[in-house]
Amino acid sequence: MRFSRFFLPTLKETPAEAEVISHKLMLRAGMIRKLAAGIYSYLPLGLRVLRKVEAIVREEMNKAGAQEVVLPMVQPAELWQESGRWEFYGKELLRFKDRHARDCCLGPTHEEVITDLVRREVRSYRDMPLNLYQIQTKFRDEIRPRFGLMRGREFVMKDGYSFDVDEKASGKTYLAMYAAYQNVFRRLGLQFRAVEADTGSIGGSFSHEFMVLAETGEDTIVSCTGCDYAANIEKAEVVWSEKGQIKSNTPSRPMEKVATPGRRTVEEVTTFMGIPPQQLVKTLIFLVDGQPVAVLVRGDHEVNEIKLKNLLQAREIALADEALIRRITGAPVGYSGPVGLPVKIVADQAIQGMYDCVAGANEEGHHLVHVDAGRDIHADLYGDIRSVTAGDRCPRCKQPIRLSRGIEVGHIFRLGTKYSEALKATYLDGEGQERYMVMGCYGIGVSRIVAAAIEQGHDESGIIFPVAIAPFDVLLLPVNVNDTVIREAAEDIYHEFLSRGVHVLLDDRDERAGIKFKDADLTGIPFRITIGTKFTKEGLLEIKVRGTGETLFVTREQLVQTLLNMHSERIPRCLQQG
RNA sequence: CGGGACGUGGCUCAGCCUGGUAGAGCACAGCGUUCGGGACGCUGGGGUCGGAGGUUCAAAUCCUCUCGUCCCGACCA
Repeated sequence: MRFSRFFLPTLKETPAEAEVISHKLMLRAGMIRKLAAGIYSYLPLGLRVLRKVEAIVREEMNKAGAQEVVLPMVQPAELWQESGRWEFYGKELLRFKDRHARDCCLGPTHEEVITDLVRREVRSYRDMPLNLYQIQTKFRDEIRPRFGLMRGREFVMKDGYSFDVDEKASGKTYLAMYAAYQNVFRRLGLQFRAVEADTGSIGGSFSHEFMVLAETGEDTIVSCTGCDYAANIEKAEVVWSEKGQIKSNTPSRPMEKVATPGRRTVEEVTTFMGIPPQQLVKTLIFLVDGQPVAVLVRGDHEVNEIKLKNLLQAREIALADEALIRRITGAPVGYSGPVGLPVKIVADQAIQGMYDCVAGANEEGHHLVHVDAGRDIHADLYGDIRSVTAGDRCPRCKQPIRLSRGIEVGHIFRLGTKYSEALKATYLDGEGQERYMVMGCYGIGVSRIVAAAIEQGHDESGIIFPVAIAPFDVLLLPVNVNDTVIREAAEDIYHEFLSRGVHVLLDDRDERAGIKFKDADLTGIPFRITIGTKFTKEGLLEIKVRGTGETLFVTREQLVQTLLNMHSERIPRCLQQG
């Protein structure tokens, strides 16, 4: 490709709308442009990267025995009503009516459609295992799209679905997909980690997320320093033991109400009373499927809403608003306490055995002291409802854990028979028995990977693409196209690369060298070959590696061999074929 | 949806508080010089100041409504 003819509008300045690095750089490097909130056009450079990611995903899926299909993006409401998700999925599902006033939606995911397809075609255990996938634009009407491609409303996703005869076979498929995902992310050249995850609205019994490690990630990952346990914080289990609890063998003193005027937060109250936060019972009022519930955690802990939701098997939970809190507790926010509350009380396991602690008195400006959990707190339910903190231990091996940030780029689920039961997807087994198919589903955020790769690979000057997904392998940079020697050498090299199948971008623009160098750095092409005075005077070409900054000078004759020797996945393969 | 910020040539922003003939830099077009890290000079084109309504002799500026965008929270590949 010739730069002079390439639609690559780079920007010197960052548009005001971009906040995170990948978004800024994708706009500046002319990869994407925004049409509306969370909706972007891919320009040629961005599309080339997207296509390379897709190609790797496709190859690995095919290798793992999955077959590619393309399912409709517009879907009838009936299917979603059948699965129950027409109600459940919420406003993220973009709904509309066609000209006949039939309810439709844009596909945010395709469990319904694929299950419908398979239930019509597959009747026998002989037709399984069956594993189908597609790479397609999805639409989810996110409440708050953000960070450019990181959380768009429209995004490219690989979604795959497997159908097996039983749990055992499904587990095998799951493992095969797990391995395929490892291969995908390894080949993409990303630093990543597979973690145990919550299953969210997709449902099912078991799942792993694939996280690209990056500070800007929206997810927190808990990983063990001793073993290979890793989980999303939404899911990570808390190891609880009686040890380390504040306990005493002496009987409690009676509860007592003390004035704590104006002290509402944990910090304010504990500082005021001169106690550690572990000695406070934090009481939060939640609205669980419309019912108020008091949720207790220790002062130094945070409620994990996902765990709470799962424990209560609730559809929807949210913190209560000020008015409701006042109605239930009789006090403003900051003075809620478990003693005498007329609602269901759910407590974290760490609350058990808390002794001589402090809690809100359900009265403005007052707290209770000498509260003994066993005597004074009558929880309806104890469970693991808090998030792991940095001080916790690994639930597997009890070694210290570590918290880090990640971007979720893949998610695999074991669905069991959730959808096959809802949609009556059955087959006949060897004994002629009708059985439900056992499903799995497997997603990869293709467009998000592009953003994640940039989050992980960039410097002050611009993008540093992994070789595997770079839009071009090589950038040829003739410093001055008005110099005949330089221009002809560039054309010569350009044509050799083209004939060898190397993806090469020739910056044949009649621009100053500085502009070309800046664009070269910005667009992140792994290898830059500069043809300048060093060539006209000494016959030397400069190879610069974008990622490492390493530069070396070679003759025209040495060029191909040198690139061949340089460590990269793609370049050698192309060059060798030539 | 709750909280915050912001909409002024293609981009980055000033002007608004204190109403009085729309500005700068970059980008773009032409000419000249320059030519290995976002050059310089001269000339030129381009904005009904997001939109609607109001106040006023007069609105980018003040008021009301509205649309859009971004950030923080609930959602998720």
